[in-house]
Amino acid sequence: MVQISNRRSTLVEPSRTRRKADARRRAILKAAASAFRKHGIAATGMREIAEAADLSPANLYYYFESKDELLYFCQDWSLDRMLEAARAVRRGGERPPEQLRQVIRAQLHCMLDELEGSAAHLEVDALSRTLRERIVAKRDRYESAVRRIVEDGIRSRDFARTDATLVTRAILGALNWTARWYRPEGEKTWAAVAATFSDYLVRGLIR
Amino acid sequence: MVQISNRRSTLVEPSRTRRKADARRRAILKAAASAFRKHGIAATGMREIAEAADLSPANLYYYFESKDELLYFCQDWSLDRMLEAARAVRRGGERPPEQLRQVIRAQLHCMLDELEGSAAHLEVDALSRTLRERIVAKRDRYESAVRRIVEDGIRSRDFARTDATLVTRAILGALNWTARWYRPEGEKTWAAVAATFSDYLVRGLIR
Amino acid sequence: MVQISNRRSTLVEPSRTRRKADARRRAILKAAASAFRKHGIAATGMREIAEAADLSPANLYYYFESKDELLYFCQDWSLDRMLEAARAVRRGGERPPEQLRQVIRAQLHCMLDELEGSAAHLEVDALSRTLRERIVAKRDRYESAVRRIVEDGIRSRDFARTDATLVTRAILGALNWTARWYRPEGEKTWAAVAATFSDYLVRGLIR
Amino acid sequence: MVQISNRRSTLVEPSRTRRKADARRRAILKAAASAFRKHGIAATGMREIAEAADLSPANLYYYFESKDELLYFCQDWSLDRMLEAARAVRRGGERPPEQLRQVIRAQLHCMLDELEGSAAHLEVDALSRTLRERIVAKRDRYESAVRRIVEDGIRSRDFARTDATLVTRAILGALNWTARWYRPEGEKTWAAVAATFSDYLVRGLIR
DNA sequence: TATGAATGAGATTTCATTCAT
DNA sequence: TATGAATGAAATCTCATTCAT
Repeated sequence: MVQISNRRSTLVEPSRTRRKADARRRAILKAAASAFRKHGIAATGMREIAEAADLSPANLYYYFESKDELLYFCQDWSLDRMLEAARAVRRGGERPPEQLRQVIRAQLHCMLDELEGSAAHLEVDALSRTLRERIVAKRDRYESAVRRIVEDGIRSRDFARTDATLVTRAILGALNWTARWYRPEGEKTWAAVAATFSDYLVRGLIR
Repeated sequence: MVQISNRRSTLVEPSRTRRKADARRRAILKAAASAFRKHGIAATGMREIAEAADLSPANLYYYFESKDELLYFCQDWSLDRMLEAARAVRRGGERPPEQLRQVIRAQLHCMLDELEGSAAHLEVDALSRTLRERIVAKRDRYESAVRRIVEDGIRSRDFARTDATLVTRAILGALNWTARWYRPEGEKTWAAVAATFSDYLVRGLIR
Repeated sequence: MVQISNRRSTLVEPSRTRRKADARRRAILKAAASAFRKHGIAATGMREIAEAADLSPANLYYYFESKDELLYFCQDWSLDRMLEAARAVRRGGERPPEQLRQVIRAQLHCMLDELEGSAAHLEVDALSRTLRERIVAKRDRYESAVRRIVEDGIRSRDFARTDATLVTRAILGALNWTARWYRPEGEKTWAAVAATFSDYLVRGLIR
Repeated sequence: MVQISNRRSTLVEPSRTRRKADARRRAILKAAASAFRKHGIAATGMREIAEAADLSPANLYYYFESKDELLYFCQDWSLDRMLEAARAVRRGGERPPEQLRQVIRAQLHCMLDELEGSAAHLEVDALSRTLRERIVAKRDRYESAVRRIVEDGIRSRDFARTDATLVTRAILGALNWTARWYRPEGEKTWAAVAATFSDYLVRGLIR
């Protein structure tokens, strides 16, 4: 990962203050996520984010150099979590169907539980060119990771022959779209969604 | 349903001029759709839309009273098409699996072919409260139509027992998400996408 | 000269509207110049410039894409005039002392009379990197033009031997600095300044 | 002359701590000067000054009550030095041409050597009304001191008859402008500049 | 139908400055 | 003396929209 700014990068080893500030940044993120859910990420202003995080707008800039950096941090962080989950699943060594089930569950856990339904990691459009490219690259890595499970399954004859790329996108679409309708305070728990989704989306591949 | 404006509403019966203007409106829509695809709907300004449609910004306001109305028209129009397709499918009287296949194909046709990949009909956030509610209501009607096919299938024992609501949302998520990655000039035709998707998404339901 | 923006560049041949807008731009410039004189260029906000030009701040952006472009246009324009004057002088074919006298007069005419004492063309600091480089390059061309007269004079033995670079800078310093103290409504006319300056600054070089 | 603040003025007689703090203030000044040289004084923020002086922004306020006071201190200090030099020269009792040569050299020494090329003492615009007036008054005293030498020279027939006010401003313009182009790390020493300038600028007056 | 010019409201961001420690 | 965190005010700029023609 490349450095974004001199002042505040995840690369330099964390001093006492850095750690404190980073914890604060994470907290701001959560607040931001809930603001995003209300009007969509593009329509959410820095004022609203600041308010959600209980800061003055100016103070928000103490923690993030720009709206761009805030959004980037948001999306980067959740993609990291998802990638890590995908890697863990693959290391687990289960058969492809089970792996796929686990990845689906993991992504929904991250999206619906940890970030409480924020779609932040999907709204690539709101980012500036440079940062967008970086996020898109990471997102592609994640897509590849999922696609590889599908391909493995086809090769191992657990899954029927099909266009792995398209099916992977169908799966990710179903998952990503949850951010649009899922409400943490609603009646379905994230676990219920995960159960039904992993079931349904894997079934469609089984021979 | 209430009229939006005196001068210009899709609800008053069409005079000659109306029809002509409406054709123009449709054309502007297509142009707008391609602009939306570039930066996402929320980040696309009236100026860009005007430019894409080869009009001056001021002139755009001759055809649409506001950005809101334009967006509304856009989303309303494609939802209408999709609803109509769903009704036609149901009238066809096929068994649920085939009905579902047809609906999936129809929606992708509408989204990827007719509107050339514009996601306009999904971005409810960009609309003002009143119009949003109307679109959401229509969208819900469409979701219900699809869900009813799933429920029919479960009842008729073509489909396995499952949470019809969640599965319907998985399906619609997969379909809607295509707007995010599909490029008309890319290598996959919309028909190829439709074939793989309808196959995969129906398979997951079959007993 | 390279294009700054698509919308509004001096490169495209002038249509009717272009010409009108460009006249307006020139007028705004004059207004801006008088605003600059009050607090210095860096401390003059777009609001103040707009007010001086009797426009709303937003409307100012119809004519100039940014403060940067306005400043650039300002400085570029007066440098162009000065360069042209310098070229004309050299074409005149007089002896170096007379050439120098004429260039001094011309620059003061441009600065004190045409722009009414605005120092805009000197405040390179306020520009963004790219535009600054362009202006600095042009300014250097002007400095070279003046220096060449000094060098010619030394070679032709009209002027005493000396460090031509430093003397040129002394001359330009004296001239540029006038923007700091000259007031059009004051008692000295620009012509009086020009007479004394060209006399004094040329005398110092004569053998 | 009025006090600026109770806590911290250059006018109260120096206690031990005062002296120490003043040394520190002088050191900060030097650092600030080098920061000013980069973007011009108006574009240099307190953060940059603090950084240049290796202090935290907050700590900078321990030494200077405000940006205004810092700027004032800066300009006041160098004007004091220049005024003192001018007085010393006059006390020297040399003939006007030599006096003028010495004053020119002294000002360049102060500007280019002691303050390393900072233009701080010229940027009157950046000051608040009250402080500006004070500095302007002092600057006028300096201008008068120089002008008196010119006038003396005219009276003593060392210099040709001319508009002493304008010539003085030409001289000061040439000198002040050096701050704009002189780089301490460049190839010309301040002494070389002083030699050529004093030579050239005095020659122009000699009968 | 068409458009150049204009604008109010609001968005992001900066900056001098302060406060608690 | 020193500083991390905080802030109000203002600056630049954008944008949907309107008006006169």
